[in-house]
Amino acid sequence: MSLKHTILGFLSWKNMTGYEIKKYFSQLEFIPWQGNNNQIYKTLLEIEKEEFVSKKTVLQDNYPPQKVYSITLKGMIELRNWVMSDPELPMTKNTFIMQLAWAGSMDNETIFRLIDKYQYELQMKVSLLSEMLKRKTVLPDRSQKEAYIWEMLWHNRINLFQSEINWVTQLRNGLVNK
Amino acid sequence: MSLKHTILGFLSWKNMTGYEIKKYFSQLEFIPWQGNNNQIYKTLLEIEKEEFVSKKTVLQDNYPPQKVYSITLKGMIELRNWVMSDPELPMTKNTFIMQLAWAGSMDNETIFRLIDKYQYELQMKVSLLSEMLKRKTVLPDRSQKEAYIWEMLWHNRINLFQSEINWVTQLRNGLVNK
DNA sequence: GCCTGCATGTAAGGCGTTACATGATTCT
DNA sequence: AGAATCATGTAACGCCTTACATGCAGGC
Repeated sequence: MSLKHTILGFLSWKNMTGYEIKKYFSQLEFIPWQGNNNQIYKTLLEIEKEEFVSKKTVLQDNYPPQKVYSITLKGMIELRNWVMSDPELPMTKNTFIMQLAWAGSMDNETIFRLIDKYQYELQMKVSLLSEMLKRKTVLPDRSQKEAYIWEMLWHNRINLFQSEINWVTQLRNGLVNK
Repeated sequence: MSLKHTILGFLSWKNMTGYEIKKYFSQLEFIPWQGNNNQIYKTLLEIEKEEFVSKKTVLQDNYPPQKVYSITLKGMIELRNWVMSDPELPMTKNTFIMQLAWAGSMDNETIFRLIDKYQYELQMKVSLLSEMLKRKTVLPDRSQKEAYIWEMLWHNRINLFQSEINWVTQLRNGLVNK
């Protein structure tokens, strides 16, 4: 589980409440978790117990009290070790290709309808991601290097969907005379 | 959950035992489930209850009895409907890019070590997948069209990892002067 | 003697999701 | 009047994984 380390990452950037972390999770496409309440608040309690973070309760008027978390030295070391640990290969769950796997006995018209829908969705996603990158809503840029890396994280997503579009185009062309 | 439909897909190809289905799951890289006992045998019971499949117990000497499943007409219709249903976008879980996200404050030597390891693993994967495609161990090819589609399924995986390699190469080059 | 293949299943637990719960304020 | 924002949390459930369990046959 590296959800824990992703949260530590955000807290290494700046102090935050669970609510704020949750917002980042939903805004950043490349995070593989949705960042729902259960995940965030449970994990925060857990890493507090492990002494990777500490919290301060801040009272506000007109709004409910906040629990502001900050990373400890122990947490920084944990994060650093994880960042440098051996990377895993990405895992993809693509149900479309499982649909395709059993579409071989259908007529081309039906298959093309399926393919075109998929391609359209992919195209929409690429447009959306490109928009998000342009706006550069959220990115830690404590240094030129970090800003560059975060830009590349967005490009990673875009490239991935773009290469899927290329593949599906090739697939479609190949099917024409089959 | 489309694990169910993936199993139905295999049974639309030919009659099989749970054990055999399990083998296909582990051999086919593009299936997003591992196909462990719990998944397969539980799902088989479930789709039997739904009357998508029927089973026959076949006794063998020297080996334990087999439960051979075959798809029903109801199951074929269910499969067909699923195949033609609106496709979802692929979901990717890439922990490497989360590691990268918090690597911005490290020196390039450290980052390059991480990147190079990732790139190496990706390269290994591409080689392995290419080998598997060459050998064409498993593929239903009831028609020219189906054989083409299944070849393209392998290419989908290969392309995906290849485009990740391209991205990571670009990333590395961009980091040199940062 | 030990591992692998054949063949079926169960148990336990982790991870992730949706939905529920509260309660004030501010925007439409 | 109703929805959204701020802010925290809990409950229930489903999916998926690892590990456990059995037992015979054949190869090294």
